[in-house]
Amino acid sequence: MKYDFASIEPKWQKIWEDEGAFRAKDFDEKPKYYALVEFPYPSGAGMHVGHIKAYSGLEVVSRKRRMQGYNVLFPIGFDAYGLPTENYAIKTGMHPRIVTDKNIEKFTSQLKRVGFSFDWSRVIDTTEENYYRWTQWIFLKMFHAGLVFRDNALVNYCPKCKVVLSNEDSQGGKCDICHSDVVQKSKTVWYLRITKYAEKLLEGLEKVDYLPNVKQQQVNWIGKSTGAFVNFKIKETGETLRIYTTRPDTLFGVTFMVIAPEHPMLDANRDKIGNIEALDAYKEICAKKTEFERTQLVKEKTGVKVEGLTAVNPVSGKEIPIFISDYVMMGYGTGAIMAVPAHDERDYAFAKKFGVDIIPVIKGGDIEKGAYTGDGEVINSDFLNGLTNKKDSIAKMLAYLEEKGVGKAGVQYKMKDWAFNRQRYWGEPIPIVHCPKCGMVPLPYEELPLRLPKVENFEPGEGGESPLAKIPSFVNCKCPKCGGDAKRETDTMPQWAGSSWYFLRYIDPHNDKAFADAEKLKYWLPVDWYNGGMEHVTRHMIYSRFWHKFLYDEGDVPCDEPYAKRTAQGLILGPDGEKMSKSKGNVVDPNDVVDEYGADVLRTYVLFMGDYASAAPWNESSMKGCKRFLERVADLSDLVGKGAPSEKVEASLHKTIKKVSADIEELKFNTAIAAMMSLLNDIYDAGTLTNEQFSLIIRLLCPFAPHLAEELWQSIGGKGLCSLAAWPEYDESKTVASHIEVAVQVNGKLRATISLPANCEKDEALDTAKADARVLPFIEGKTIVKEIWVPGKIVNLVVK
RNA sequence: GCCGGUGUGAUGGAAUUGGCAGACGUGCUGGACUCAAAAUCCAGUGGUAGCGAUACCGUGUCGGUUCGACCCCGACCACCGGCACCA
Repeated sequence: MKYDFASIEPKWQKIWEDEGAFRAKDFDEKPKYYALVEFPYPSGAGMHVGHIKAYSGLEVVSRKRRMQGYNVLFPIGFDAYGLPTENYAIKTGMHPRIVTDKNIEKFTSQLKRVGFSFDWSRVIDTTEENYYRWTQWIFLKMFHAGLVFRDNALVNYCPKCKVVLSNEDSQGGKCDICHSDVVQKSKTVWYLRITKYAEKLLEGLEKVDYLPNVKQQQVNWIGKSTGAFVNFKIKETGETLRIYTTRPDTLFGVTFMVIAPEHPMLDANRDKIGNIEALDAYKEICAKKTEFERTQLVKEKTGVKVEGLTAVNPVSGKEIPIFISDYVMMGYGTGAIMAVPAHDERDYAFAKKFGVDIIPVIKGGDIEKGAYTGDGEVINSDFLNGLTNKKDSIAKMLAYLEEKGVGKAGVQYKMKDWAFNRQRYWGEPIPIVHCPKCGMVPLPYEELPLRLPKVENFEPGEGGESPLAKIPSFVNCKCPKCGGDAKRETDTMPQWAGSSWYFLRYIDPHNDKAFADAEKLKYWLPVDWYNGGMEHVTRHMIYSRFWHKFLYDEGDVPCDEPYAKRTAQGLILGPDGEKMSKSKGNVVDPNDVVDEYGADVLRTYVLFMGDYASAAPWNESSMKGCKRFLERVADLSDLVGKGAPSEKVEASLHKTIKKVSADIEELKFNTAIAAMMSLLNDIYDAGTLTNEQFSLIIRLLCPFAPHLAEELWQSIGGKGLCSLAAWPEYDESKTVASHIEVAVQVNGKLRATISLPANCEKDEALDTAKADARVLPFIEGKTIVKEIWVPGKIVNLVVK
């Protein structure tokens, strides 16, 4: 058959769409399977081939599952709120709504051209009213549950985007959107209390099937540490200075305290502090430093002694000085530490610079040279002296602290509460009203959605004020509680809000009574397999697991973990081996590839180009191999019925079915396709193929190159759509050959391969091996000291 | 610094997890077809030596375990990803 992709691909895409071939059926009695891929942000540039690779993995899995008789939900949608669209709107004067609609249209047509088997009846758009009303609804639920709060705090602020960023969005001290340096700024902003779920998020990881590195990254991000909170008295005021430490066993070695420059104790005692001006000046310098500068100067410790306040060690009664330094962060622990310079590198560097005492309390180091962080016998520590096990000394110290009421065991997490706001236009409005009498008042649920008003000017105000603040008709409102004049919140939600629950909406996308019907949720959840990018494991994944766990606690979803399994694909790099980007001019447009090679070649190539989980550079000439492969499949029709059926082809076919079936489950598409190519080589060698064999091959190919498969299926008179035909079964007995090739080694070195019956016994194998002409020269005149026989694989003769 | 990962021909990558290293694809070389090119088909293609059968060497480096190591263990080197003054 001539392989005319340009005519067959649109033809089958239309038939699939007309017949609703890939619609998921709620409550169907077939077993359900929910496969999820990360929905795209519809940017103006359109999709690039990286998107195609990201979706092709579970596309193949979904198609295989359908053929295996599952009721498959494989949805797609658009995560359309976000800054790039808004920035584009500012530049061009086009409204973000119009820009978004255009981009979605473009993405949709690109996706359809590739022939993905998405359920197009369930498409969602996070910026649509009947979607974001439920985003707001969940926010209100969180508000009522006490998980939403406002706080004046040091926040990550991007001066270029004029927007407050969450911790997750400013990883590495760079703005996630424009990559400029993030600065610290004091501002009153919205937070979601994700830290309340830190332990649950950590525990939940134990029962899900995530890639090990995905799991590890989340564990690190949550960053649990166990230690103790200890109260130090301030001699002059009688106040308590509370610190967190992981090493309460070194309490006798504390020679000074360090508190964060922003620690509230300073302002509370301005009159008692002798050098408050110097402290203020230091604090100011720190605030101006970018995150980058703060971490660049790691070696050089800075700080100022707090004159007029002295801390008292609760176990030794010793009086010790207090310093402020920016190596202690207000955002972790209590913003104050006990410094043990003998056993902590940072404390040691600080002590050396400021001339503070260094008292060793664990044997093993040399305080002249540096801090000793290893284990050893406890010394200089009163009742702990002589203990050699860290666990024991920590336990003993904790017991003592508890008994005295000056400390107790505690847990800390690196994860911080989620700064949940953007001072921009293109996002979900936060459904809260500020009333002069009643304070913060949530909108009643019935008033949702709180619509995003139309505006002319999307520019954010100087100092990070939302564009919504400039619209009196939006801002001025009545208090839902007392009916008096009030003002609306003008911040919008961050980009990650809509994507935190989108997988739930696919289950019931048109429901206007609830975010999704409870029975439908019960039928479809959890997501059986979720695939996406590594860049989302510490943001989107954590956020959405948090929302889901909250909804579970509220009784709104039937399971506590949303994703049963999570994998990740690797990037497609440009032909130059660099990451694809517009500025480098190395982006490959899938439309161009479809035009020249067809969707089936594109699909096959993105899966064949390398290990699915690793990055691999685009290589057009390598793609030609996939084109040849599909052409050779199309040409198989010429061989059908020619000559006598070949036993070799039959064996090779059944082995291939087995391998392809197994490889798909492990995302090893490259070897699955290689196996099919190999099968083709065998068939062309044999020059013959039966009708039945051809039918199996077509179905085996279908998940990868469905258009060609449908065309061939039709040509052999297959019933219905190939996409819904039965997945090929292999016959185990046919995959086992009657005789096998066995390697013969002498002293571990390969000397020959011999052909043996498949069920050959040890004696027979050894005899055949020893008699082989290629083996004889290596054993003649020597003693065989050991004979190894690995059935079906190898003979190894050890000679002396 | 900490955590995770990777290292294999000219090249993208395979290797049933300790059992024939280099599957499959690309590229390259030679040949067929063609006036010619493209496409297609056939043969070859890790290195060294040899006309040859064959021999020796070969999975980042060095060492170890084993009848046998790309695979396991120890030390080191290089690169990639994540976190990072986290107390």
